Order: sequence, then structure tokens, then C-alpha cells
Amino acid sequence: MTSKQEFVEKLRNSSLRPTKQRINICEVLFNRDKTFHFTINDLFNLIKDKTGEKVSLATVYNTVHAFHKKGYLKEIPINSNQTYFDTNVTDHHHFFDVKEEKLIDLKNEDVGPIEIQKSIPGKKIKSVEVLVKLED
Amino acid sequence: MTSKQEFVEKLRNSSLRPTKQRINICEVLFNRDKTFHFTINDLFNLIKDKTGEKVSLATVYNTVHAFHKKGYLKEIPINSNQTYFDTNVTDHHHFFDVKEEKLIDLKNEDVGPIEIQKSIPGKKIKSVEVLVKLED
DNA sequence: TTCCTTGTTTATAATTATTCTAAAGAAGAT
DNA sequence: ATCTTCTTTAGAATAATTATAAACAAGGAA
Ligand SMILES: [Mn+2]
Ligand SMILES: [Mn+2]
Ligand SMILES: [Zn+2]
Ligand SMILES: [Zn+2]
Repeated sequence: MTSKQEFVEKLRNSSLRPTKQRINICEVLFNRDKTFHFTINDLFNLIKDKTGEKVSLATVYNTVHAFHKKGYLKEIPINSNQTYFDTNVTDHHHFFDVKEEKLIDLKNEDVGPIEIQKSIPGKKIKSVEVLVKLED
Repeated sequence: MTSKQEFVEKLRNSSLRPTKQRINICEVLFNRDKTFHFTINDLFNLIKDKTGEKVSLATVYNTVHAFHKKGYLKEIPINSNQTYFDTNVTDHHHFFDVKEEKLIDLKNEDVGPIEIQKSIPGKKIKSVEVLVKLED
């Protein structure tokens, strides 16, 4: 449970002004027990539901991208009509339940170490992500 | 090098009528040495260039999805504004060069076996794909 | 062949996620 | 209080994809 004041400080420390909208978004995103996988639209609706205050869709986009750029959100590579984000920014992998369109965290130890044996001259590895698709 | 007649047979065997458009698309997609990673737009332009004949964008979409459904093309999970497809439908993984926006095949042996230690009741694993993002 | 049915192509419109624009508002500094 | 810079917002623009429906082509039967 992070207090409103803590969000204000974290935003300031990231040179993001602590606006009412951003604080509401923080509460929805980060005041929860488990990691949260969401689309912009999910988040847009949850803000209204959980805080009672409406934030414009444009602001949700702006804020999510600001947080993403600061490293507070991770984008999950999936083929979907919508982009998925994740509050768990540590290195980890995912199940994707194709029918339910839902992501489930896979811990690194659920997958085991992955050693990439090939390299491309002039390029270095930025991330290694495993996506496990699930069906019934 | 697959002949036009072979494409005709393969299409018929898949209960897809061998139209001029589909045969042209087959030539562009499957008459090549290496595996081919592409977007619909890439393919649309290549058809004009390589066959001299124009195929409507709608038909490119229709055909790619038909081939995808039949298992002749694979969709690659990536976050991009466009969907990427792959003529290599075997189980394999990818590098994604973020700057160049290009995919590079990773053989299974370049990655090593991946054993998923977690399971979800009622669901089974459909695919396991690794995406390795590259930066400079 | 000719006729008929069904599948396919196509131009075009519709849809939809995302980004852009520009004006109004809020935050922080002086 | 004033000024500057950042942020929010409604609405427009963009762009990938999908839907529509009419023209067309393939294949089978007669
Ligand atoms: Mn996750
Ligand atoms: Mn490939
Ligand atoms: Zn982002
Ligand atoms: Zn498809």
C-alpha cells in the first residue's frame, strides 16, 4: 500500500509533475498485491471505477507512455489488436491464454536459464522474452 | 524452386482455388532460398515488383490469412504497428532488431531446450516462442 | 460447351487503436 | 502575483485491418 504522498514524491523524483490524474493512475496501477497486465482500455475503465474520477483517454495514453519510458511499465510482445503493458518490470516471461486473452506471469525459474548461442555483429541483446501460448 | 503447377496442386489440395493472384503470392512467398519475414505491406509491394501484376490489398490480406489458417504461414508475436508473418512454420525463435525493425531466425539449438515448469489447470501449451530484442 | 453454384477478387467504406493538435488549465519557480 | 513550462483535454488525423457487396472466375454437372 503506497500512500498518495509517496506517489507524489516518486513522480517528482522522475521529473513528472504530480497531477491529480497521474496520482489516480498510480493508485490503480501500483496499489495492488499482484502484478497487473493491462491494455490502455482496461486501465481507462478501471480509473473511473476505482477512483470515481474520469481521466481523458489521451492522458491515459500519455501517462502510460511516460511511465513506460521511465521504466515503470513494461510492454509485452504479443499479437493482439491492443498493446499490453505490465507493472512487473523485472525480467520474466508469460503465458498467454489465447481464448481468454489473458496474460499470466512465468517466473524465471519456471522457464530456466536461456543462453542464446548466436550473436549478430554490432548488436547486443536487450531482452529475452518467452511467450507460451495456452489453449484448452 | 517450385513450379507454378506445383503451387496449383498444393492450393487445390488445401481446398483453395488456384487463382492467378494466389499463385503470384505463392511465388513471392515460397520461391526463395531463405525463410521470409514480412508484413502485409512488404508483401503487397513485392508482388508488384516481382510479378509485374497487381493484386489488391484486400486479396493480400485474405490470402495471407487463408495461408495462415492452413498452417503455411506463422504469425510472429511482436509489438509493432504492423503484424509480422513468417514462411518458416517450424518451431523456432527470433531476434528482433529494434532499430532496423527486422526479424532474424534463431534455430532451436541456438536457444536450447526450454522446459516450462509451471502449468495451468485445464490448459495445454500450444507454442513456446522466444523473442530476443537487439539494440546497437 | 453451357449452365449453375460456390468461392474469390476488388474497390470502397467502416472500424478501431493510437497519435497528433492546439487551446485551456495547473504546477513550480521567481 | 507573475511567468514559464508542463499537462490535460476534446477532437481531429492517421493507419492497419476488417467488412461489404458487386463483379468475376473456377469447377462440376448436364
Ligand atoms: Mn508479467
Ligand atoms: Mn522466422
Ligand atoms: Zn510505450
Ligand atoms: Zn492470420
